[in-house]
Amino acid sequence: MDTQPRTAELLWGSPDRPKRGPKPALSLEQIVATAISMADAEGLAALSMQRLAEDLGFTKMSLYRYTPGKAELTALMLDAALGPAPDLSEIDGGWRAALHEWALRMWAGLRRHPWVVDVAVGPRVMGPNEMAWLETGLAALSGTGLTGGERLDSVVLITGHVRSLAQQTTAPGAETDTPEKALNAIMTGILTDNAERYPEAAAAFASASSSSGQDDALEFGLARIFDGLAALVAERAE
Amino acid sequence: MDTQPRTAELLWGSPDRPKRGPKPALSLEQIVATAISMADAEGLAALSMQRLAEDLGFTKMSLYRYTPGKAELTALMLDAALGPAPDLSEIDGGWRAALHEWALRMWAGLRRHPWVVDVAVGPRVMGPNEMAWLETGLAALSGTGLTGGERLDSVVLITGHVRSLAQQTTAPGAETDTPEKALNAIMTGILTDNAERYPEAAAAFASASSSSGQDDALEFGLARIFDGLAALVAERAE
DNA sequence: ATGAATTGTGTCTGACGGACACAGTTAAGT
DNA sequence: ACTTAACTGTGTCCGTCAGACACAATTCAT
Repeated sequence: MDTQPRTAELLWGSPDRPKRGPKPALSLEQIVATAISMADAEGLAALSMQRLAEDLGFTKMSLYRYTPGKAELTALMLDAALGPAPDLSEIDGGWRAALHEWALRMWAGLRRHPWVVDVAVGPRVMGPNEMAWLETGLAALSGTGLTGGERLDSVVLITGHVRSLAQQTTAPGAETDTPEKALNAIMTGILTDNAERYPEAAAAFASASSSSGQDDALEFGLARIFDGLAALVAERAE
Repeated sequence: MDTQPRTAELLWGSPDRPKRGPKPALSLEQIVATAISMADAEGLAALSMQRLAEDLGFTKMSLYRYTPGKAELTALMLDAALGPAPDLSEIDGGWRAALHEWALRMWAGLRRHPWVVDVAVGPRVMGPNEMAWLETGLAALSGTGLTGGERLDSVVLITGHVRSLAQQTTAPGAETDTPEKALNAIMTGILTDNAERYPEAAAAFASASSSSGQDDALEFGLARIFDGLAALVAERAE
């Protein structure tokens, strides 16, 4: 497809308006903002160029005057939805507290824009905001004795946990009338039918359904990751 | 959509063949196997009912005699591609070695079927194989003093890391002629242009591009997670 | 032998991303 | 002032997608 150079230009290039020709009635920022709110409201699958154009009061093909294609548009949506990276300079408690706050902010953002997880996938051109998030995460680890590669791997590990959890808990299915209620009923039915084959899973499900749930999983994973990182930092400090 | 009951029936139900009518020329297993190899070869996006049917030498609509829709087919593909869970009973070294092997096996499977990560998303009906993988992972932690919820969160944490890394490294883009070569050139160009805004990121990229890469990230994350889990296990053992 | 159930097929629909030509608008160059 | 080139928005068209539906052919139970 070779969509990467155009995406990089849109994300990082300067918006030099041409001089001749009629003034554009739309703006790329406006299109991206409308697309984001539409994806937030109805999911990424419901976002089509046709419906987006109708929402803006224009025809579908007019959008292609602003973006070369849908792929580039979603790349812009991603970076805009991420928003500016948080400022962690005021956080006391060293790298651990800073990265904890960083992870929670990212989690909040992914809850606000669930489709981001589906878009921020695979090798891609990072935008200014995504790069700033990465920068902030890496900077939080600058005081430790970790190498550059280790710091990068650490940030990847944390984002992977946050994003993976967001992907599992906020994926489509929230629009159906009985989203996880019916699913839970089906799964417990299956597990009781096959309790002898999956004793551990049945027990874990039974004990987990009584306790709270997903926020616990987020904090649990972060605590384990930070504990493991702390051990490595302590080892490097010797 | 209400696709969950049908999916559960296909995944867990017994294949009772009706008695009257012509014998089916195809089988669901055959369709699923062909779909898997096609998704392996050309990616999930290239898998359409039309092309799948052509590969099988039948018309598109004939497939709908075997599966109610594409969603149910992908659910079957997922469980079939996961394959049987590994046997960890022979692994020496306690829960840590067992879970390490478990994670590596999962990693290998995701490398073989990269599209699995895109399918195994969100709340869904788990199939027998997926359930067996979960069961095996939970069983590896049975010796520790962790609660059921903690064991579940631990397995979720590990799978999240493995899957997240697989999603980032094996996503589409492998089909283009200059997959990550061009991307890397673009990103380094951007980073050198904005080195003052992202000093940590620029340094980390520079030092990371010289070292090996993704397999390191996998082992790095696993080591940190296991270290963190070991601390919790030790705490519970007191 | 007859009728019901089941399979594979052909045709059709609505939605999708996107190519392309065209008319209208604006500013630069003469 | 006038021409001309560049740019914007629109309408039309294409190929592909998942799926609905009716129909003919096949097979078994009665």
